[in-house]
Amino acid sequence: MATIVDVARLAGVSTSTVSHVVNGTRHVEPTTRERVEAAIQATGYKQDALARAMKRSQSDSIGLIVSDPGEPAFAEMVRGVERAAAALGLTLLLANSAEDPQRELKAAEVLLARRVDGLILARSSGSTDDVLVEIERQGTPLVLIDRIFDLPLDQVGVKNAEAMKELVAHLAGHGHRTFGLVGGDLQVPTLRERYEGFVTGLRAEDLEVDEDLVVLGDVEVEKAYEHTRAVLNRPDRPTALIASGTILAAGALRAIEEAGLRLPDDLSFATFDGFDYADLFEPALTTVRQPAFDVGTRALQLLTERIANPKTKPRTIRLDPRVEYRRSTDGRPSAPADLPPRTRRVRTTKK
Amino acid sequence: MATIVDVARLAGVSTSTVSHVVNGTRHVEPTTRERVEAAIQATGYKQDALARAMKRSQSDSIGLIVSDPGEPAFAEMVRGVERAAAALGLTLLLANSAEDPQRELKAAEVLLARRVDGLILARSSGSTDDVLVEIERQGTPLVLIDRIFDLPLDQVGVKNAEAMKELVAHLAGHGHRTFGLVGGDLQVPTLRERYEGFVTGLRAEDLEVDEDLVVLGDVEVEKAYEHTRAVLNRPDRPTALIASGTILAAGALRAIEEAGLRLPDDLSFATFDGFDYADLFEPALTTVRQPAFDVGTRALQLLTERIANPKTKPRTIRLDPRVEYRRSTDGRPSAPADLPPRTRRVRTTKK
DNA sequence: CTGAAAGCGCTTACAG
DNA sequence: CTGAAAGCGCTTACAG
Repeated sequence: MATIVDVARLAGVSTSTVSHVVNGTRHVEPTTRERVEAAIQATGYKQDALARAMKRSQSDSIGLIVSDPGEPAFAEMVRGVERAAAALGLTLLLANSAEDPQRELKAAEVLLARRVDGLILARSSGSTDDVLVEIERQGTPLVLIDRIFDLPLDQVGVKNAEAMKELVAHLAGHGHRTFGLVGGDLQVPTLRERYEGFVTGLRAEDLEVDEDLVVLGDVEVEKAYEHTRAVLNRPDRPTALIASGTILAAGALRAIEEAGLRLPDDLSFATFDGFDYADLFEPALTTVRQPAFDVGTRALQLLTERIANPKTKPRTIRLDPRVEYRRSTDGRPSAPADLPPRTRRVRTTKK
Repeated sequence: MATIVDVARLAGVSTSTVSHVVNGTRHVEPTTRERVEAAIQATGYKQDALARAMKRSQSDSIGLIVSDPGEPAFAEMVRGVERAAAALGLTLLLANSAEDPQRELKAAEVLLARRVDGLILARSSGSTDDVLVEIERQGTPLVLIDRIFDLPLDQVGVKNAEAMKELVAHLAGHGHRTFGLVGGDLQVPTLRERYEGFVTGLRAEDLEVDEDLVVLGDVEVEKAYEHTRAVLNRPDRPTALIASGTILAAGALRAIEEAGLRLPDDLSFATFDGFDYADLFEPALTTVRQPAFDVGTRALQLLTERIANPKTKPRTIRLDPRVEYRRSTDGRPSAPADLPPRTRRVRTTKK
């Protein structure tokens, strides 16, 4: 690999001049410049970004830690961050915490050791303050995404409670009075906010939450399936059911099918995040879609602003999710008594 | 930020000793070691990975360029690579070519400039040899994933042709004789291989490809929708239809619904890659699922092997996709004459 | 068992 | 308009 010294020697100039030609950082006589450029061609010289970063104490890279790039919403955030970063000439270092606080801390340390200019973090559910302390200690600019905390930090998320309230109001407008929720782990801020939106949404309709119809706990398909099944087997089962996330919805849908309930005739169903191509499901599922790509791009924007001006006051941005109404919530409430005898055979009718 | 010099001074030792304590690269007297460790604690010293990389000419990082992290299969490959890389203490630099050869080349240059120890690349469809030449010129180890070429390089993909043949044989076993394919862009090796598997699969059944029932071209939902619609409106329309990828399937499914065809009674349908939670579709879709996570981990394995031993002969690994049979291919062929009058209203029956 | 010193490939005041 | 030189924070032969 040719270095700047090789180029300088071949062109008969100093390394300063080569550096300035490469970076365009000061005027160079056209004839000199040409010699340098020829030498660069001849040697196949490429700037070493690492050496440059070290000298400048600026790496032109940013780190991104997500808790699960498997979920479509996170995949979209990653895309958003990558796109915005590439547009600014920033390289993206990606790490995955897999919802494990240990791996999260480790990932942060690795990225900090690489002297990223800034860090974007979707905290894992068990995340302790260790990570934040470590990042703070190094003075590396940080933006939290998706899961928003009551902390003086830059954060980008969505209006979870508001979207859930809207969903509840919509369903109540269809006459529903008995609501179920597959809510997941309330330690996770997004899920807690959705839960709170559920509660306030019901209150706004003069309804109370029936704890027996609310499924909480680990975000796992199996668990969601089992607990939802129990809820649907109750005599006072809900006529409207909402899932707070993709995985929870997957479990709930299995329980619904097994219970022999037709959507939307026997049960109205909606979910947050949902599935790619949710319109291809039968029936099409009403889904709260978050602008995940935008969350990513906005996060990078906040980050670069903070890098440029570390004194700015921390900002928390909440983007608007979009509620996509589809057939799964078209039904009116039906009393459990109306149910056909339990069977795994179900008929549905497409629009 | 404390440096190794600060630590050495505080501990009253040389920087050599600090370095060796930190990296465990030579014996250090316990008492000396303790002093050093105390100094590290006191100063909050963290090794600078960039400076270390520069000195060692090894960055402990690898670059990954994918053509579209939006597609579930690619997202899984990214996860696989990340997991395997983290396990080896390698940092992952991620770039997205967005199927654009220009961005692909640019991304490669950026990653090479950061002196990644190796590169994993899913080439974009219009990818020219420029990228490969550039990477070759820098002598950076490379592994191609997903899209496999006839080149002496390390590559990891799946057995596309074989899986397609199996699918065709399965459908032929159900009595189908008229096959349609939504095949996409044959410039893309994966899609070309699936097309070839389609052709040889039909030949094995003494059937010929009917060009009129094969939809080729850009991988876009709209295009796939329009062209599939035309195919389904033909009097000699296929009784079995296969899509070569997720996006193509999405378009095809819309055309199927619009044509008022019931799956699997009026038409058998299967797709490569397919959708997350494909079992929740109505009817559940027969899907060729590729082991995308494994493609990622194997690619990283090949890469580290080549980094360790650059002389090894290039290897191309083909993993086995799994054909997941579901209800969408349960039907027997029905003559177009059996069709109900065209209508957008369709009835389907769940299992 | 440990240290002095060279050097990885750059950038950038400083000087002319 | 350009160059000589210091220095970013490390690692690692070399020497003792």
